[in-house]
Amino acid sequence: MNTVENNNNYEENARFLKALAHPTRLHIVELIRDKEPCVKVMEEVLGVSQANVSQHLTLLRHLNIVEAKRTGNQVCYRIKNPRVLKLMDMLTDQ
Amino acid sequence: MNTVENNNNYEENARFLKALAHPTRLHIVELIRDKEPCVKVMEEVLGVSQANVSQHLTLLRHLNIVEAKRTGNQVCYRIKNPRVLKLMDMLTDQ
DNA sequence: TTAGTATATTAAGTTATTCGAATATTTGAA
DNA sequence: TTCAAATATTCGAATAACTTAATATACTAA
Repeated sequence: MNTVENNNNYEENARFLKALAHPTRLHIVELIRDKEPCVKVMEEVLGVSQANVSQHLTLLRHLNIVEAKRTGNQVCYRIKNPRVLKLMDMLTDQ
Repeated sequence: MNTVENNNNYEENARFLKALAHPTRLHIVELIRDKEPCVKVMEEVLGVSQANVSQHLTLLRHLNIVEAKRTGNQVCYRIKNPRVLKLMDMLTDQ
């Protein structure tokens, strides 16, 4: 492993952590973790605007942390990168 | 657990992740992990300015992630919150 | 088609991060 | 003392992240 590779790892990992370093996005991930909720449901549980939920979801999607699946009218989300589950576990056990 | 408590947890966890969501700070934590390097050494290894290292260290100190110990002229750092080690492990194993 | 529901995108304003430069503080050694 | 080395702090400018509001898109049902 040379310096450049290390550097890239730090940057990639920093991007990953940054994507989750927001209370709403942490909450979203926890919601998605067990079920596969659609945006409308998340909007209600989170208590933030539809646009805001959608923006956070877009960010998580672009980082391959979650993925979307359209079913008719609605779009449901699920975890794509299982690494995020380990992270959530780490945060959970006090 | 009520909504407020949940909210606080998300915010606290988000603050924790945000503190680490920077390539230089991830690198710093990895350096501190094994040894207890002083600022001068970190500055050289990281290849960033002294002021910048110090700024990142201050941030990590304020979040109780690392702690400082002065020895004469120099200040050495070590991990204070062991939780960060779990996080680093999680990032490391591919 | 048209209307309604669900979701996504864009734009604009605000706040937060980041970094470099300059300066201050602390300590040891002469 | 005085100087030099190590570290910390402050300030300002650039950039990034966040939120709200408005609008666009996708789909369903009538």
